[in-house]
Amino acid sequence: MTDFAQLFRLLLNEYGRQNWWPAKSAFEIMVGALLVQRTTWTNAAKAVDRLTINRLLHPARLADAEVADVELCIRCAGFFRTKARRLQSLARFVVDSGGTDGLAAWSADELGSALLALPGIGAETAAAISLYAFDRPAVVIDAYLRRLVQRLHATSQPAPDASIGEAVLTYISDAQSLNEWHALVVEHGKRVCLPEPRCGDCCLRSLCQTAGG
DNA sequence: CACCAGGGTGGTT
DNA sequence: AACCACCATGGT
Repeated sequence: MTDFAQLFRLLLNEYGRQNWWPAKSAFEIMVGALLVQRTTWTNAAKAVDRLTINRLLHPARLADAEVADVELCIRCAGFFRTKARRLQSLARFVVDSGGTDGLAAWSADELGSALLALPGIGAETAAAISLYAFDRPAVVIDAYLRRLVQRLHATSQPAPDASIGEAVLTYISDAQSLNEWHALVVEHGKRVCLPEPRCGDCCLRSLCQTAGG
């Protein structure tokens, strides 16, 4: 399996520290993680700004708001009708859990399971929230990481998420490092790994079996 | 105009 | 279990 520690060093050397997640509160990170699904961060950030301006970036106020008001704030983030309802489910969950301070006391397993049970929160979003909002050592497995692993191995079939997660944890296990690791994977992916691979001249070419192609 | 963006869900085979 | 359509706006 890939030496993710070496990958990590190469990416860090190329791009520097990313200092994710840009947010003022744990709740803002949770909201941002849901809004950024299948869209760009700039559009998700605009939606977060609108929620803030309209005093909705707060668990109880978001949970109790009119869904139409939420929809209006987040329209620019796409899938606004479904995301509005999912945001309110998330907000209700936070309120019922004693706020983000209450959630911070939960074990990593309890937190991850509860998040996964919420509508609109799958494995990736649950991991992102666990890692970036609550500093838990979760591996965020997204499209960038899947493609990165696939191209490094030059395999026709993608590796299962579970095996990717285990392999990453073997080399990168603490929350601080996993935080920086995922940010670097995204930054690298946005620049050279999507949609057409340009592995031939990227900073990972020494490890990439598809270099040049 | 086509295609893509830091997914998740429900239905079909 | 592996597909598939769908959700929807904004940028290139």
